[in-house]
Amino acid sequence: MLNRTYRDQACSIARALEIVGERWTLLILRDTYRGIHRFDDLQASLGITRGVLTQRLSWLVDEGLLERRPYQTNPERFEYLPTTKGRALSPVLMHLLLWGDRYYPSPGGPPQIVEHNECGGRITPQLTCDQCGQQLRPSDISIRPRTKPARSRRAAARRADVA
Amino acid sequence: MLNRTYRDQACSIARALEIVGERWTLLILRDTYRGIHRFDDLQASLGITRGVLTQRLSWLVDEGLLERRPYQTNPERFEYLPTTKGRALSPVLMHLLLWGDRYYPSPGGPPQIVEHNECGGRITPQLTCDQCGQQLRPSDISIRPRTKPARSRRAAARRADVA
DNA sequence: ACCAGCCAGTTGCATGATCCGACTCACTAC
DNA sequence: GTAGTGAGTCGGATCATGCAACTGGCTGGT
Repeated sequence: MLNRTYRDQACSIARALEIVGERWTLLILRDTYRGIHRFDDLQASLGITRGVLTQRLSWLVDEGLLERRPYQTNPERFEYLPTTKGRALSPVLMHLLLWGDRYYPSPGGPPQIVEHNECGGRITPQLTCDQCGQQLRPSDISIRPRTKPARSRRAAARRADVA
Repeated sequence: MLNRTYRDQACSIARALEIVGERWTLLILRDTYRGIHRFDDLQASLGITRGVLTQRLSWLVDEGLLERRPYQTNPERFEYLPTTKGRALSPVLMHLLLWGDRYYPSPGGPPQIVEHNECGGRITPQLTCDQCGQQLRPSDISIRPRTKPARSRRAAARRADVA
């Protein structure tokens, strides 16, 4: 399963990627968001191998991203539903979708749209500073090791060994 | 390289995942955001195989996410810098980081923080509706095929070519 | 001149993951 | 009893990855 643990990396991104950085995980989640919950439907929709799908599903259930729930007995049949933890990844999907639309546009416009349920408005991902409220571009931001409360940006640049 | 093309999936998420859904891509990008730009530094920081790193870097350069730039001649040596397109993925990283912090917390609190360069404020990625300006939670949002407003599960399963 | 070291790779083999397609098994509907 | 459905399992071939050693320019020290 290539269950790689990015050893030595005390980084939440790395930990998140142990799950998400797997080719099928996000696609499976996407489908469960869209209402595809059953084994054969997922298999057909994704074009994934049955064996790999079995593995991924049970792994995602173990990790608490999906819930495996019987929807009938005799014979027992199951469906897979995203949990809160699983749904918490949807912003990641949104950003990916918007990024894909921007840099790999489909000929006839985006085949899917992301919209606000209530008013039907489109959504654009924004980064906003919690403190000053400014709208930020990616370059206005840095990821820093937390070691010190210091706000010296130079120190952050100088050091990466803690990360 | 596992350069899988999720055939039949006219979906921006799938297209984005052809790049991002690869175990190392996002970690490499993260490091370039943090100021790690050189081959050996990346290799040491990531624990990735040299061969795989070579492959990934040149692929990311081909895809326009990184720029390969000589920083000296004699001997020629190169560094890898994120392009605008590459930086545009940083919100994805932010979300992953926050998701990792929330569901796989480190014992002593998050080892890294995301902050605004200018004022040092923390950043929480948000999804905002372009139309009504409301802050949205994952459940306020849906991803819809653009063609038709509704589809039964069976129809969706039957057809992935629209998706 | 010689050796050590740095940097950015390349090469080769063993291992492990993935794909493909066929098979199972329980049950239902005709 | 024959066909169909849903959720898997199994086996062989292929592909990607990990590991570790090697190359090849160049610098700097002695």
